[in-house]
Amino acid sequence: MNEQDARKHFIKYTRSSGLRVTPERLEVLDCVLAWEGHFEADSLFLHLKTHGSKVSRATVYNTLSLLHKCGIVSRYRFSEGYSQYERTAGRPHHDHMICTQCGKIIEFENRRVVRLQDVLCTAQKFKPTYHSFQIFGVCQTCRGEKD
Amino acid sequence: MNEQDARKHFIKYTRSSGLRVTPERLEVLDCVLAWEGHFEADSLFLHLKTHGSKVSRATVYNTLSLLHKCGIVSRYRFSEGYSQYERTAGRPHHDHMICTQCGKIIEFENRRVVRLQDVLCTAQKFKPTYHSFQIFGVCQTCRGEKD
DNA sequence: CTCGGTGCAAATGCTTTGCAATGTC
DNA sequence: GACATTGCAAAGCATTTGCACCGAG
Repeated sequence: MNEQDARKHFIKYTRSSGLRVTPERLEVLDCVLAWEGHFEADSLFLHLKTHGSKVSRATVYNTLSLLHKCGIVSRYRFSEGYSQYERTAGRPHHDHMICTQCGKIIEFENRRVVRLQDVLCTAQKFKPTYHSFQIFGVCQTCRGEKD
Repeated sequence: MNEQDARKHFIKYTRSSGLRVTPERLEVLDCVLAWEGHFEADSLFLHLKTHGSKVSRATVYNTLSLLHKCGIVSRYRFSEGYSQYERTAGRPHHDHMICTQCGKIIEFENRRVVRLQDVLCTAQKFKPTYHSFQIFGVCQTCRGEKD
């Protein structure tokens, strides 16, 4: 799903849910689609604010939740206290390694994870919707190793 | 690690960290070790309170954090807003499937998960400390299926 | 026109903290 | 005895909500 598709998908999803497509929601959507990497709700809000947008914090949270529901962003809870988001549209599925020293996030593709998930869920007669696989540890840089 | 070992380990860890072994901390520890399954900090606090303990909420949170640091309890964030804990001592490592309809938690052993983690981390030159693998979906009962 | 959306600020709910009294080491 | 810990209530923090005005459909 590219940026254009994501926009169309969002509009379609919103309308078909009996919700309204407002300029504020589109502002948030565009900001999300342009954002590389992970971000927090408040960073997005501040970015919009410092770029002249009048969108309120409440609307940012509301819209992120909507974007999450329609699959355009993923939501994570790597650390205590706050959520991190990332655009899903136009990117392959993946999971994360989080360095507990510097906070760096390494992404890894999850074909094998999905395969394992399928095996595990079949065994438990559980119908999976999505998963969250996070590996915490120390990255190469923080260990100060050459290789 | 059984219950006795856990107690010893906790006392040793606490002392060697320059912290003090207080009756309140031991009360929380004992309650945790006796608790089957997952629990929230506040449930533990209320349980202690209704059983005559004078331990405060602050101490419960403080001690759970300490128990987490020394590896006696695991801490999860399955849903928004609050943490869930479970005793680690004396139990095999495992991961979780969470039913998004009824909240039921299914545990599954994670030998394969650990193996996969090792392969992935080697590829990224990342030194894993621990992982969190959660599968969200719908359980058999909620799907209303016989098998 | 009708409702859902918006901004604002106040509220929420879990968790942490400040402080004076207490008790461990 | 020194100083970490305790209980209490108040503060913090990310997120949500109530309400009066606004505007999409």
